[in-house]
Amino acid sequence: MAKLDFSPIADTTRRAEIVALLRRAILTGQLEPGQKLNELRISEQMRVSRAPLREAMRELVQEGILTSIAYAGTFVIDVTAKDIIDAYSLNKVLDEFAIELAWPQRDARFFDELDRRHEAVKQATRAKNTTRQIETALQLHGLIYEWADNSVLLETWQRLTSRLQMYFALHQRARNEPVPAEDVHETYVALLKDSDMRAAQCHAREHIDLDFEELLAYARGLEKRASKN
Amino acid sequence: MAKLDFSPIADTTRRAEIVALLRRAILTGQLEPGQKLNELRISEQMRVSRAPLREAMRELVQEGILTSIAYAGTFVIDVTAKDIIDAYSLNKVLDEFAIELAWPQRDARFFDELDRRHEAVKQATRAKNTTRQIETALQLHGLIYEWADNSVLLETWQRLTSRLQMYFALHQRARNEPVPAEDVHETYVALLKDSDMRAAQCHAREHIDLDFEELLAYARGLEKRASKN
DNA sequence: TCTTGTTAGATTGTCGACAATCTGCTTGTC
DNA sequence: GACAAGCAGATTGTCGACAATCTAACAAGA
Repeated sequence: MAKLDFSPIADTTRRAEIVALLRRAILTGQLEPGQKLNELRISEQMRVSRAPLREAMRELVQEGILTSIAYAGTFVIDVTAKDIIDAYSLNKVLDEFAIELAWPQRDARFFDELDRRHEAVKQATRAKNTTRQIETALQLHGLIYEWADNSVLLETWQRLTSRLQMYFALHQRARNEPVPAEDVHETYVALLKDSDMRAAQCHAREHIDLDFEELLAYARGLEKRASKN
Repeated sequence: MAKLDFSPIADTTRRAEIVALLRRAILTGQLEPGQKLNELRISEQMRVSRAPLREAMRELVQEGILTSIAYAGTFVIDVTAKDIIDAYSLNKVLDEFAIELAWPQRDARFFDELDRRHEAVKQATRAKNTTRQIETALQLHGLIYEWADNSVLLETWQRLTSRLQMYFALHQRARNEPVPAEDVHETYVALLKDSDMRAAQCHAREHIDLDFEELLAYARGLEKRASKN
């Protein structure tokens, strides 16, 4: 028997496609925080009935990027400065743990994939495609989680990533400036290739690139605007 | 204005009740791992239509205790030794982080609640109600997460707890022995009341009570049985 | 005997319609 | 004018029926 491993077939249900569409719309900021999702309107736009749409929305509620109130509606989650801080502080802890687990698992395939994803970020940066830049940067970071060989940890990180992607997208949208041209992931990639695990963990803990400081400033801005209302 | 804080009203939709029912059935082991959930049968038993049932199942899939394959069905997740180990190792990391965050927040209300929940565990133990014992023990542990004031962390822990509760329930069912009579949480509670945070974290990291060792032995048993098939 | 095509039954996915609930406006009363 | 009651209109929650898909049993052919 030939040793050829096929990837699983796409589960082509309307529901799955709706989930993907909605998630993308939320994570890129096309659907803004707090915005209400009108079931009838969306189902008509997508040319599907409300049943699969509602099931899709239920999934995204559990995924943490939608929130639902009975008989009132389903809304994109609100983003507060505290949410961003909370997500980031947890992310740091998880990163440290993931590095610890992934460290002995690093192999040739790991380094290849590391370079590949790093390259993807650089390409998106050159193309000034901010959405793609955020996406690829998070995929780069996700590598240590994929190599950590802990399914619960990976799942947890993927949930967290949804939010982080949303936060960054909002941040980018808000300041609508050209994206930083230089590459901020060099150190991270280099440390993961090196032999000093502690150093890699410290880098993750203290200076997760993806300029967190700016994101926080944006978050604080949100707070102020909210307190005025 | 009187300073009286009301608890939120129950969101009485069939969906929410179905979620609660199913979750309970899964977490107590009434629905066994790998078992398929027949929509028509369940909807008839519960006297509801398939729509809210399906939405409920979609939520539980995202919650991680059900898994779904398109056009094939929805199943209770399988439990492997690795799953248990993964969940536990992550739990340790999160516990340490939660203690760190909750530590400065401890106040009179915290200690009261700590004693209250500890008492609930002891009561369930005396009553030899194993299901309730597991439930209360996890609630006791959840206190530090509730006091950590980090919504993402709390959410993450609640997801993890679902699984842990299921694992313990299965474990208890498998060995169907009377439950340990003596109280294993004394040290944990005492350390949380003390002033040495590091000690509390070490206790959490090294010896989370809820006899992990036994659970692991059970998990390994599962592995062996699985490999025979 | 093994493989491949066919078919019937069961189960999941989707649809359109109806019921329950909320919201905002109007109306009437003081 | 202020306030409560009641009435549309819109929106969410639920239902029963139909369509798409899978599974397993069976038949046909090599």
